[in-house]
Amino acid sequence: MEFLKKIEEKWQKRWEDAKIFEANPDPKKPKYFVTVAYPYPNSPQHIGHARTYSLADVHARYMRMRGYNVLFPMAFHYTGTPVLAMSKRLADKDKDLIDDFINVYKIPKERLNEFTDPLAMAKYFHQEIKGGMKEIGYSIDWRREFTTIDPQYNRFIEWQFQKLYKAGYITRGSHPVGWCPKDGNPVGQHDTAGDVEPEIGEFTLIKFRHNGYIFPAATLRPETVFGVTNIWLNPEAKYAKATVNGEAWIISQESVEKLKHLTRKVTVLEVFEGKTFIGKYAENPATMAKILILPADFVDTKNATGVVMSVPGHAPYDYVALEIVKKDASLLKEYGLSSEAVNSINALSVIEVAGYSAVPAGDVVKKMNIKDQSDSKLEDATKEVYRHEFHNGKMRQNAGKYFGLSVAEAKDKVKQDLISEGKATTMYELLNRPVRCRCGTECIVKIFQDQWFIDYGNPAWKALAHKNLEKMEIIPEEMRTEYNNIIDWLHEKACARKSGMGTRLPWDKDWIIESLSDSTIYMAYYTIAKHIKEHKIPPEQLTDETLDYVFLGIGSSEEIAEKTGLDAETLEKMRGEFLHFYPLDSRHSAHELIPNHLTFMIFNHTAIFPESLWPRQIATNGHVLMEGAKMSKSFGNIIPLREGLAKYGADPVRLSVLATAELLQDADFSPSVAKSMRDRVERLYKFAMEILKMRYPEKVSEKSMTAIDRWMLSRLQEHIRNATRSMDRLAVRKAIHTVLYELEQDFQWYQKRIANQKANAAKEGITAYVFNQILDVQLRMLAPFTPHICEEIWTLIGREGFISLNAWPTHDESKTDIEAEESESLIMDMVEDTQNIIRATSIAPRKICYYVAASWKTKAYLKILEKAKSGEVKLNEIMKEFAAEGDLKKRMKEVATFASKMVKDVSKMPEKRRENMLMIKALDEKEVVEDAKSFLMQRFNAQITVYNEEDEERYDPKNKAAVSVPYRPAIYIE
RNA sequence: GCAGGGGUGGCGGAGUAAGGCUAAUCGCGCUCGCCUUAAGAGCGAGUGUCACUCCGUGACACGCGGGUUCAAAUCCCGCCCCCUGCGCCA
Repeated sequence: MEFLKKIEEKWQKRWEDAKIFEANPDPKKPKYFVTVAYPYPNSPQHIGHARTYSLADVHARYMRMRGYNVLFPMAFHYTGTPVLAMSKRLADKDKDLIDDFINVYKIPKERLNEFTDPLAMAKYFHQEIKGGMKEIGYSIDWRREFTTIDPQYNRFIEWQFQKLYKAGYITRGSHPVGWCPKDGNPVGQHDTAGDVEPEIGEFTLIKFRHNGYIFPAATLRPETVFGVTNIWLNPEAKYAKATVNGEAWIISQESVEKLKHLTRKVTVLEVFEGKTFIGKYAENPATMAKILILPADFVDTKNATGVVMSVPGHAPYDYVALEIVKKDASLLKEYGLSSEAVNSINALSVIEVAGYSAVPAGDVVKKMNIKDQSDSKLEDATKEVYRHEFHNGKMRQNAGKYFGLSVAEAKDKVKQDLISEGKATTMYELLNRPVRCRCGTECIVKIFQDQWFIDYGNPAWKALAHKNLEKMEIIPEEMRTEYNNIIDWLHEKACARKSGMGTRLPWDKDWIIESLSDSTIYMAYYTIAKHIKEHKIPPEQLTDETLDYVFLGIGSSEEIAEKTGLDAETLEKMRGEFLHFYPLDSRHSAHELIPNHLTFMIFNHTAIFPESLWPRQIATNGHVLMEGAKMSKSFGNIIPLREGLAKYGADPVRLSVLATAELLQDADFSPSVAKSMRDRVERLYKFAMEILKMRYPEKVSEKSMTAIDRWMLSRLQEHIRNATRSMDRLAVRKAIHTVLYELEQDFQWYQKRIANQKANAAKEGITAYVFNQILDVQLRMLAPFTPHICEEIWTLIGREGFISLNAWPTHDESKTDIEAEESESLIMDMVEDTQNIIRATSIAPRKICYYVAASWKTKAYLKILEKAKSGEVKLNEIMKEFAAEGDLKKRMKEVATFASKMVKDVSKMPEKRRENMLMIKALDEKEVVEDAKSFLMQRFNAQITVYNEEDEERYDPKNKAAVSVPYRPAIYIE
C-alpha cells in the first residue's frame, strides 16, 4: 500500500508540474469538452461520488488518448440553503449533526466552531472535496475553477436570467410550499426531522350548510359527495365559528392559522367544542339531502378543516365509525341522538367496481377484520378501496350527470363543477403529515406569493428542447424516453428563494436564484473563467454587452473594450476560447438528475445559444452500494472518499466503482472488492517487472513466429477492438473486463502453450516480443482507469513521456490471423474433449492418439459450408453434387452419413465462423496438432501420437479414426 | 398512481439488438489437490436442481401463466414482484 501511495503522489505531482491537463485552444487537434455536475460543498465526498466523477475522468482520459484536445474542468456549487441550514443546526448544537461531522466525516472537533459561518463551512468542504479529486488522480484543468458565489459568476447568471426574462421564459405567480411557521421559511426534505419530503395535496372543501353556517368538509375524493350519509366532527375537539373571506365557517381551531397562510382572511368569532353541533342537520350542496352531524374520534382536527363528510359505502374509516355509532347506545344517549335516526343511516353506493359488492368499504373492512376506528389497518383498507375504485370504478346512476363516468374522470369534474357553482373550494394540506421542521414545529402549507418561475411549460420552448434531445447522444440510450417524458411533463419551476447564497434576480433583488436554476449553462463559463482569473477581470467589466459578445458574438470587441475598459484582445481571446470548446461534447451526472438538472440544461441551452452550440451528449450512471446495502449515515456505512483512497489506493478505488456495474446499474463497493482490485494492480506491476528482465529484439519477423505467437497477437487485436467499442459507448465495466480479464485469460493460455517449447535464443526473443506487445497494449488501455500505476510502469519499461498523453491502441486488422485462431480453438476443443473422455472412462492415460479427418471429409465439409452461405442446405441436392465427384462417389454411404451430420452442425454455426472456415479452406490439422504435441504431452502426462484418418499404418485398435470430422479429430486413449 | 429500469446458478452479474454454436462468459464463494513450517497469495480440478438401473441416463430449470415457431432466457400477450424518480431539494 505504501508502495502504491508513493506512486500516486509522484505522478500527481508530475502531472501538475508538467501542466498536462491544462487545455488551451489548439487548432491542430479536434477538441473534446467533458464536464460533470459540480459538487455541492456541504459535506466531504464519499466513495459513491467517486463513481460519477471517475467515469467523467476516464472519459476525459480516454478521449485525450484518442487524440483530442480535452477540456475537463471543475467548479463548486455554493448556491442554496442546505449549507445555511447545516450551519444553523451546528450553531444550535444539533447532536446528530455534530456526531456525523466528527465520526463519519472525521472533521477535527476544534474546527466545528468555524462552521457556524456557512461560508466558512462551504469553503472547508470545497477544499476537502478538491483534495480528494486530486488524490484520486482526476485530469482536471484547475485553472478554470470557480464558485457560484464569485461576483463574476453572479454577473454571468444575471446575464442568463435577463435573456430568459426577455425571451418570455420567466413568469410570476403563487405557489404552495411546505412551511415552518416558527422559522418563517419554506421547508424542503433537508429541513425536516428525519428528512421527510413534505407532500402537498389539494383537498376539496365541500360546503355543507346548516343554519347560515358552512361546514367545509375536506375530502380528497369529491366524487363521493353523492354518497355522503352524515358529517363527522370530533366531539372533544375545539372548533371555531369564523368569517372566512366573508363566509361564516365552522372549522377546527387548528385550521384557522393554516387558512391564513393559504391567503384567506379569517376572523374567529367564537370557539365551541365539537359536541355542540352533534345531532344537528346539514345540507349536502350536491344532493340537497339533509344529513346528521355525528361524533367520531378518528377525526383529526389538525388535518385540513377538521370537518369530515362520511361516505361509508366507499371509505373504510366512515364505514367503521358508523357501525360503532349505531351500536353504541350510551353514545347516542350522551349526545341525545335518536337511535332510529342513526340506525336508518345506510351506506350509499355511488361507485360500481368489479369484484366488490355495492359497499366496497364494507367488504374490505370485513376482509381485514377491522373492529375499531383506531385500527392501523384502516390506512391499508382505504388505499385498497381507492386503488380499485380509481382505476376500475364507474359512477352509478345516483351520481346524476356523472353517471357512467370513470372515477378518475368524475373526480375532477365533480370538483370543478362544485367549485364553479360556489358549492366548494380547495385547501392545500400536507398529505404525509405530521412533518416536523428540524426545529420541532409541525409544518404546514403556505401559499408563497409572487414567486418567480422559469416556464418550462412553454410549448415553443419544449419543442426546442425536444429538438436538442433528438440530436443528442444519450448514454445509456435506454434513458432517452425518460428525457422525452420529462420534457413533456415539466412546467413552471420556482427559480428563486428568499434566503441562501447565490445570485440575486437582476430585476427583483429580494430574490436569490436557487441552485437548480443557476447551474444550467455554466459549462460555458469554464471557457472564460481562465481569462477572468488570469486578467483579474472585475465583475463590473463583465457587462451584459461583454457577455453578449463573448457568448453570442454580438457587437464588436473594440466597441466593448472602449465601453468597459477591457482589453479588446482579451475579449477576442475569450470569444475564441468559448467557440473553440463549445458546444459541450459530454455531460456527466448521476441519473437522479435527469428529471431536473440535466433536462434544465437542455432547455436553457436552447433558450440562450444558437443550435450549433447545443450540448451533444449526456451520460448518466447509477449509485454505489456498500456491500449490497444503500449507503446512508444511519447505517454508518459511508466511507469518505479520502479515507477510502488512503486505505485502498486511488487506482483500486477507481476500478472498484467502475468495474462492478454497467452504467445504469448500481455498483457494489466493498473492502474485499477494493482489496482484490489492489491485488490486481500489484500483479500487473509484478508482471511488468518480469518482462523488464527479458531481452527482446526491436522487430520480429512474422515468419519466425509460430502459430501460437500469431494466435496471441491476433487475440490481442480482438481485445483492442472490443475494448475500444465498449469505451465508445462508455461501457466501462465491459472495457475493464476485456482488458483485465479476457486478455489475461488468453495470455495465460499462451503462457501454458509455450511453456514446453524448446528453449533457444530466437524463440525467447519472440516470446519476449509478444509479452511486451501485450504489456504495451494493456497499459495503454488501462491508463484511463488506473493512470498512476500505468505511468509508473510506462516509465520503468523505458517509454518516453506520459502514458496519459500517449495514444490509445488501435485495432490493426492485418494482425488478425483467422487461421491461427481456428487452429487454436481446434486445440482447445480437443483438449476439452480429451479431458471429458478421461473423466468418463477414468483411464489414467499413458497413450493418446488423435486422428484428423480424411481429406474427402474436408472437401465435402467445405462444400456444405459454401452452400450454407447462400441459404438453407438441401441434403438431397448436395448429395447429387457429391455423386459427381470421383473420390466421393466411391464411398457414397459414408459420405451420406457424414454429410447429414455436418449439414446440421453447420446450420447451427454462427455466420462469422462459417466465413472464417471458408476463408481458410483446408487447415493442415495434422500439423496443428503436431505443433501442440509437447504441450499436450505435458497437459495429459501421456505419449501423444497424431495420425491422419486415411493413414494405413495408424495405430487404431478401436477404429476411432472413422468418427473424426473436420476441426474435430477423433481421440483414442489407453 | 404515473414514468423509467430490472427479475438468469450459493452470490454478483454476462447472454436478450440479429431466436438455434450456450444452460450460462467472467468474478466471488464453496470442495478437493499442488506449493508452503503455517497462513495468505498463487496454480490445477470440480461446483444448477431432482430422479434413477448413480463411471452413466433422463427429466426439470433464465419471476409466473399463455402464445408464435421445427426451435424461445431471447419474439408476442397477460400477470406478479423489486429498485429509482415524481419539483422548490442539492
